[in-house]
Amino acid sequence: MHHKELPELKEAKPSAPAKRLRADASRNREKLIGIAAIEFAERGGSASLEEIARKAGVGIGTLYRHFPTREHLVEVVYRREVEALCDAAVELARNNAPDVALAEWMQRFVDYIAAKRGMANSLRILFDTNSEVFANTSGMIGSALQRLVDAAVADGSVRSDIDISDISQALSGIYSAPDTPDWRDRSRRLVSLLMDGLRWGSARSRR
Amino acid sequence: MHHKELPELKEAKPSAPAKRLRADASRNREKLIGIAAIEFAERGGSASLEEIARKAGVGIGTLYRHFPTREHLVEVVYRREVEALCDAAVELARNNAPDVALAEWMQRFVDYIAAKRGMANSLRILFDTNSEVFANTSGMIGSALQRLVDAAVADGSVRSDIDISDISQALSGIYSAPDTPDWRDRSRRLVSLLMDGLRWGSARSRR
DNA sequence: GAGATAATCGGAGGTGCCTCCGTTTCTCCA
DNA sequence: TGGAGAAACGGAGGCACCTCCGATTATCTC
Repeated sequence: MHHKELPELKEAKPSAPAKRLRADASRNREKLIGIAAIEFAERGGSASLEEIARKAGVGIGTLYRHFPTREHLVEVVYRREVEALCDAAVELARNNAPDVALAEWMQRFVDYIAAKRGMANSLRILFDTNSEVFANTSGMIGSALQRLVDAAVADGSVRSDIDISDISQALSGIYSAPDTPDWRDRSRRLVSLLMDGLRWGSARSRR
Repeated sequence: MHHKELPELKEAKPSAPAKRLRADASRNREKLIGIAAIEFAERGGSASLEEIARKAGVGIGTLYRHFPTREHLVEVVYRREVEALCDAAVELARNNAPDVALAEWMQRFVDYIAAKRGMANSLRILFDTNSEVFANTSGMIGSALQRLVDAAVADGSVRSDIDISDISQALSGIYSAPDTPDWRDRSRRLVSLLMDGLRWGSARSRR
């Protein structure tokens, strides 16, 4: 199936909204994104767009005007979730000890990945079409992780001889692991194991 | 979109037909394959299965009974065409000078690839599901090429210091070249250039 | 506040996918 | 040759995709 050309994704500039949406339009748009996030998480890429429109209480035409293709919608949902994940890093850092924040954030990362597994196919098409999106998002995730680790190292609750890229590698291993039923549990255990490793030999640790 | 599990491709063993088809069934099956080959070539992966059934003069139910998914149908068409290509090698070798046979066969290879370009997506899904198909077919193509080259070398119309893998590489370059409008012409020129290179310095060549 | 008007809404409709099952056809055996 | 029964047919029906355009608002101007 030829990839249809996507007609130029807009919405790129966060600060230069090409045009202000009318109040009802922007309300509907948000509603759609919210419902879509839920549906994609539950049903994966086979979520029905008509179902999403129905649950959002708008006509199918409205959905298509806002998001001309399935991939447009996937992209926006994807972006939103990356942002939420990164915002969570700030929030966690503010309210927890650095090592706890790091541990908790990595657990959330697992959940986030879990939600993405269903929509692998749409994400691949999106990637073929517009790989710049991924450069952005993986950058954001990288810096969030960096900040958390730096804080934990500075605080002495995590050993100082580790590198972000090691952690990234471990986390990306989670992403590419096969999709077994116990995938999620296994991933969570792996993250806490990783965290123990990071704490071992830190200034604070008893040994 | 989750890849649906394909329910075990049968038809693998060429010599052990699980069950003889009823006469009408096998007639319809052939008709479907023939029409499908044309439609896939013309419309690529977006060819409509209902259209194929209609043109073949059977109901959509019949198409689905023979080929439970689009990929099943794609696979059979694909296999047929590889076989036709390899049979052509034998035929060409019988009726032409070895170097001419080789040249002509490579040109046909280009045409064959051209036909595949439209259905890239279905082929990828097929590959994910059942990569063994590709091992078979690329093996067949390899040996066809090998025989043609051997004959031409033995005959002295082509230089003897070349390797199949060099030629394969050049041909696979054709496959992965971008899909521009003049793709086909360019590929044909490339093949004839390659052929000149092969002839240069052969025993026969005036050098 | 009322009207103009441009932006937005929403669903009917045409097409394709796929399943299910009553009907038709072939094949085999007596 | 003439059924009986298995095998195959084929299309109706349910759902989803996507487009198109008349009806419906939100917003702006006076």
